Formats: sequence, C-alpha cells, structure tokens
Amino acid sequence: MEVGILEEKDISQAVIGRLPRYFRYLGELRDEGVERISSQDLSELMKVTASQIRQDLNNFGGFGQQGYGYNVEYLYDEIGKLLGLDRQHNFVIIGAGNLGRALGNYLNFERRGFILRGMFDQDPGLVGREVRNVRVMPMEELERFIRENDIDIAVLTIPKAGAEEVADRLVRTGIRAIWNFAHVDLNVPEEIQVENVHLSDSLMKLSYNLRRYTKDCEEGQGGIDRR
Amino acid sequence: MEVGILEEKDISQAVIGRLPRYFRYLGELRDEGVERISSQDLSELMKVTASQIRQDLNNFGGFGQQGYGYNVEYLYDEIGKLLGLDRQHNFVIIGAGNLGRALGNYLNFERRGFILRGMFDQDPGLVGREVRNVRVMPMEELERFIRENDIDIAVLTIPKAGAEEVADRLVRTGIRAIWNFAHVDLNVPEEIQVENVHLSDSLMKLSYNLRRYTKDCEEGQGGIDRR
DNA sequence: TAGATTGTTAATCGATTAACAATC
DNA sequence: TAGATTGTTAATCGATTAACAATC
Repeated sequence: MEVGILEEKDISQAVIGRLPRYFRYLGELRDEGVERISSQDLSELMKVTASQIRQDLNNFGGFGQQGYGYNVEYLYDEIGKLLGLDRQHNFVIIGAGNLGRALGNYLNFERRGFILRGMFDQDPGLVGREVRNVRVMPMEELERFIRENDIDIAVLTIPKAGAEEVADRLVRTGIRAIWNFAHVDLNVPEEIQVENVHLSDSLMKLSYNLRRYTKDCEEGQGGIDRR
Repeated sequence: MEVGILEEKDISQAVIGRLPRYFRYLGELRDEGVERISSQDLSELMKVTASQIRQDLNNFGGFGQQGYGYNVEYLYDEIGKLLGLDRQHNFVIIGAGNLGRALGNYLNFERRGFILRGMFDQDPGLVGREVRNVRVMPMEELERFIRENDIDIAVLTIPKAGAEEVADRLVRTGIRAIWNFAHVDLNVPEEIQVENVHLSDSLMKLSYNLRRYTKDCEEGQGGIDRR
C-alpha cells in the first residue's frame, strides 16, 4: 500500500507482538527510577539483540538519541500511546462462565484504560449476577447495549458452538475488535480486529515440548531422568 | 545438538505452534465423517497454503500418500500423539484466584488427558475450597504434593510478584513444564518447558491494531485498504 | 496406465542480525 | 573534541511459497 505522508508504515505483527513486552520492561525500569537505557543494556535485560530493539523502535520513529540511548519514561509513554493505552476502551464480556467472570474481575485491565461495561450470557441462571458492579444481561440486550454504550471491544468467552453466530451479531452491530477465547477461528471481515487466545492450543504446545524433551532425554545417553 | 538416528529433527516453534490448529480442523473433519483430504482442500479450509501444510507435516514423516492425500483419522491421531495427547498429564494449579479456578473448571482439558490433581494458594481464605473435587491446599504442601503425585505440569496463575520465587521452587522440585499466566518472564533452566499466556500483552496487541485501523480510516480516504 | 497428489528441492520472501556512518 | 550510541543500510538467516519429480 502506498502510504500517505501522515500514515505510519505497515508494521509486521511480529514487531507489534513485541511492543507489550518492551512496555513491560520499560515500566519496571521506570518504577526502579532508571532514567535512560541503551539498546545494549535493554537487550541484555530482555534477552534479545540490541539490533532488534533498535530496528523495532525505529519502525515508529526516532525515540532515542545518539550517544545517549533511550529515555525510559519517554519511551514508555510513547509505546503506551502506540498500544492505545492513552485512551479509554469500553468492553463487554460475552459468556459469563468461569473464564468470563475471571477476566471481568481482572483489575489490571482497568488500570490500562479497559473498562468493563457489561456482561452477557444466554443462561438465565447467570443473568442478574454481578461482577464488579456489572450486571450480567441476557443476550437479547446485546445489540442495544453495544450501540448505546460506545463499546469498542467484545470479549468472547463462550463455547465454540455459539461463537460464530455471536461474532456475526457483533460485526453487524458495529463492534470493531474481538478478543476471542472461543476455540474456533472466527470468520469476520478483515477490518474487524480479532485477537485469539486459544488456551488449549497453548497447552498442547506445552505438551508437545514436554514430550519432545522427555523423548530426547530417553534417547540420548540416558540423560536427565524422568523422575 | 547432534541428533541421534532415532531422534526427530529439530522442529521450529512456528511449526509446532500450528499443530494444534491442524489437530482442531482434522478433528472437525473426522467428526463430520470425512475420510481423506488433500493438502489443497485443507489449505482452503484453513486459509493457509497447501505448500505449508505439506512442508509442516513432512517434518514428522510421510503422513500422506501420493495420489490420495491424507487419511483424516490417521493424521488426526498422529498429530495427537505428537502433541502428547495419547498420554496422561497430571497438573496442579498454583493460584486459586478467579483465573486459576476458571482454568480448573475447564473440563475440556481432562478430555485431552490433562488431569487436575491439586490447587494451591497462599491465601488461607481460599485454602480448603474445592474446585471439581480438588481441594485448595496451602503453599507449604506444594513440594510434597508434587513429588508424591507424579505431577508434570504446573499452571501458574498468581500475581507476578510471587511468580519467580514459586517457579524456582517448582524447578527445584523437579517439575518439567510450566504454563505461565503470571505477567512476567520466568527465569528457569532451559530444559524446563515454559509456555506463556500473557493476557494483557494479548489485549494490548488487540488495542494496537484497533487504534491503528481507526487511524488509517481517519487518515486515508476512509478506504478499506488495510494491508 | 493416466491422473492425482504427495514429498522434496529450489526460489522467494521476510525477519533478524551485523556493520557502520551519522550525530548527539 | 572524543566517545557513545543511535538510525539505517547491508548481509544473513530462516520461513514460506512455488515447482516438479516421485509414486500411489
């Protein structure tokens, strides 16, 4: 895509995926009162190459200064802005089961500007419950609520069977981002942002690596025990 | 590492990360009674290239047959074995807060051979509670319990402040895999498998993309030209 | 056999790392 | 100014895609 002069150039998702981690380390440094840091020092802390750090940051413009390094506070703030943490995001949780309620109770999100506005569930037994002063509503109220409350993120914590249908409803209602915990790949228009958290996939990956390493040990020269 | 003749060659984490997704689609096909599928057809279903599928699968040996394709049931089973789903894994959850309890209640894990054996929390108010017949125990019992119950995976759902210390205890006790939900990068020996689920990182990534797309729309002529 | 489709090699693409000139 | 360290270009590496010979 030819980019307009004001537009950021297209950043790879690999880089974007690393931003929260930079943000986390910079936040810690800031809390420790560290004022500036070189890509070299940061790279040792984070166990990545200094090259990668400089390359990554330069996607967004010159945050550093030759001969000085990076100002921790400034860089922290700038990355925070890139991540949209300088604004407020209203979100709803769809699916008030264990996971949905757990996420609803996760206070840290609020600190970052993500405000839980509503929860929904199709189970009448859950409707009416409260999670941090937010009442669980029936699914029928979903569209109205989203429209009236300026919701921009929907968190999907429902079984996969219902996920696709709910996603369609969300898209039709104008939601622009879905944080998807349902164990299915949603089929939505490409302008809708979807971030998947497939917990079982993650667990299986761990299981693969566990099995793999055990196997290596058995096959290698008796190596390190399995017990 | 020089590999012995019996040893699988080293597979990139990119490939491994895709295995659970293959497994998921193959499971659905199997449930629908589909007997065989070509890399071409599967690629259309999964929205990846047929080349990638063939390349990925061939890391593990020839699962297919020229002129025929892949037998769905067989491939499903083989990938399941690669993912270690043919064995039983005993796991404990450390941190019995909302997230820990939600994961403990997640029945699907059990179906795949992951059995919740114990839960731990340092909060006396949570100790004694039950999650699916598993009692929450005090942290003092952690080491003994792990040793006596053949635990191989620990799920860490505690605040980041305590995570590093608990991880050290786990490593000393001989745990071999950690599913880490604490918002911190654990420092453990490389033979310990760690799979991180950094929920806030994930949400921030979504937030970046949301902000980014909004920005593009405002700046571009409102166009759909994402990419 | 002829057609289909894999397994695998070769080409391309993208991401990471290295190097160094620019500059604070 | 001299030293430090970035920003950025060039080199390398790895992952993805394309092509096609092998083979069912």
